[in-house]
Amino acid sequence: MSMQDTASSGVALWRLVADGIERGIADGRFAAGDKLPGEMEIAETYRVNRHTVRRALAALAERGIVRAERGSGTYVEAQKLAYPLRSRTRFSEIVGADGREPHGRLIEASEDVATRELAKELGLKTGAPLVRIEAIRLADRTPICVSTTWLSAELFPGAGEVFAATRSMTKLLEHYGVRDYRRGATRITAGIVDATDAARLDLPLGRPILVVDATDHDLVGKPLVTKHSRFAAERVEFLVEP
Amino acid sequence: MSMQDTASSGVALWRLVADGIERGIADGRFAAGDKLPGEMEIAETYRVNRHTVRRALAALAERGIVRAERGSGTYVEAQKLAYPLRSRTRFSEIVGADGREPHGRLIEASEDVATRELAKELGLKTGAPLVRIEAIRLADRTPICVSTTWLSAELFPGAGEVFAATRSMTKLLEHYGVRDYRRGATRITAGIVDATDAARLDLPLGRPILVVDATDHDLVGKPLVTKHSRFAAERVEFLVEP
DNA sequence: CCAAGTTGTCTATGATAGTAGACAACTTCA
DNA sequence: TGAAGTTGTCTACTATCATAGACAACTTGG
Repeated sequence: MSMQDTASSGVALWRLVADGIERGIADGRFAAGDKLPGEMEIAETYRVNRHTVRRALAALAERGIVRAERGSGTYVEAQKLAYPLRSRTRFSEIVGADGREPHGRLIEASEDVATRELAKELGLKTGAPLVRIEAIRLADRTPICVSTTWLSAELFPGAGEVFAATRSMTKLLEHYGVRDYRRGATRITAGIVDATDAARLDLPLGRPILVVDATDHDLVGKPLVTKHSRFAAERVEFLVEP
Repeated sequence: MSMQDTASSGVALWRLVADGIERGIADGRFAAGDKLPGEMEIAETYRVNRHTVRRALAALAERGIVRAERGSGTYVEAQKLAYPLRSRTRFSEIVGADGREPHGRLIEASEDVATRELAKELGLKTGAPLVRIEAIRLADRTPICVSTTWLSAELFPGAGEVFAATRSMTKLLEHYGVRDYRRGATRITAGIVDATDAARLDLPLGRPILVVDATDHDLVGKPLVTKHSRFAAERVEFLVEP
């Protein structure tokens, strides 16, 4: 590999090495606690200077994914959160099942009006008043995802304040008398984090994110809320059950 | 935005701009055929030099996502493939439903032995003989995903040759008398494409990919094949039905 | 036709990425 | 204890990234 080989992809060489190692950890090629190959060996496999490898490892170390021990080697630290995509999915339950402490925090709540697409998802008319809630969810102290949630301002007046107090979408819906709800059709794609989300997720720029668009319905199929969520890809894996 | 602000994320500034525009297209902020804002305006919104914006647009143009018209503006070209993740999912049907021509191609077939994890997925013993099939799937002439597929070499002798001839996993299984099958538990995550897959998917280095691990079962639940697929995130979106 | 607004091309300059080599500091193991 | 192998630090050089300004070529709408 070399700067010419990248064909000017716009990613630094050390980033490619770091991503390669990280994927090796995600794949299970390197398990938690394992010792990585030496810097020289990594440099040879990626056909890259040792200093470039060091830069890659430094970036991974800063994110807590590996840990370097002088004279000995560099060791793997990390683990992903398993996130089942069932129709009845609650963030707090998933995180709790992983033995971690779930948290939610309101970033911002504001009034908004429905675009044509939002209106269609929520079964409202274009231009209908909405509440827009920007929130972040964490496991222990690690940010997992940021979500933009839209609800009808007529059905859920003051939803922003309620969310700020309860810090939970489930409790917010309970407050309005919704006892149970189900996830509807869900779109999943991947992208690169933007500057705003990078800061909120405590993620370096350029990292991959999983983008999930979903609408929750009550038990008779009436749309309640529609969400646009961005997950730090390196901290989570989705499980789709058949 | 500036080179200092990126905090050395390892991605070039023009890449961040290109990714931002691309995400705007994916989100529907810019629809197919729309005119993008002028280079000067984009430069202002990203707080970046116009030359940097030009570089970003040039990269998008080379990938066929936008088209620049001198004196007039820059216009959007692209569309994503909607990929439903139902338990009975066939690539050719999905692509056909999108009005495009599905293709498959064998990259490589080889003998392999089951690691502990592969053995567990396939209900075999560690070290059992496997056939490993590396294949690529395309819609029209656009590569959509590369998959590594493992099957028991005892249950499916010569599977590599059969796949090379039929170019379809469904037809391969039919050849061995499997009339129907279902997708089992599926893990989805995101990452950055590596050099090998980048070449196969005709993607620039550093682009995001959707990584899908799944095992297909016959109708009584016996594991048939297990797959590790990498999708070009910019060309596909997964739909999970409730 | 003209003015305003667009993309295309050129030159120039400072900051950063990547390569290269040498050596120090430390750990492991025989 | 000593040799081999590891990570840490320093200097130096080249290519690329990003910015900056100026102007050409072209399209659109009045």
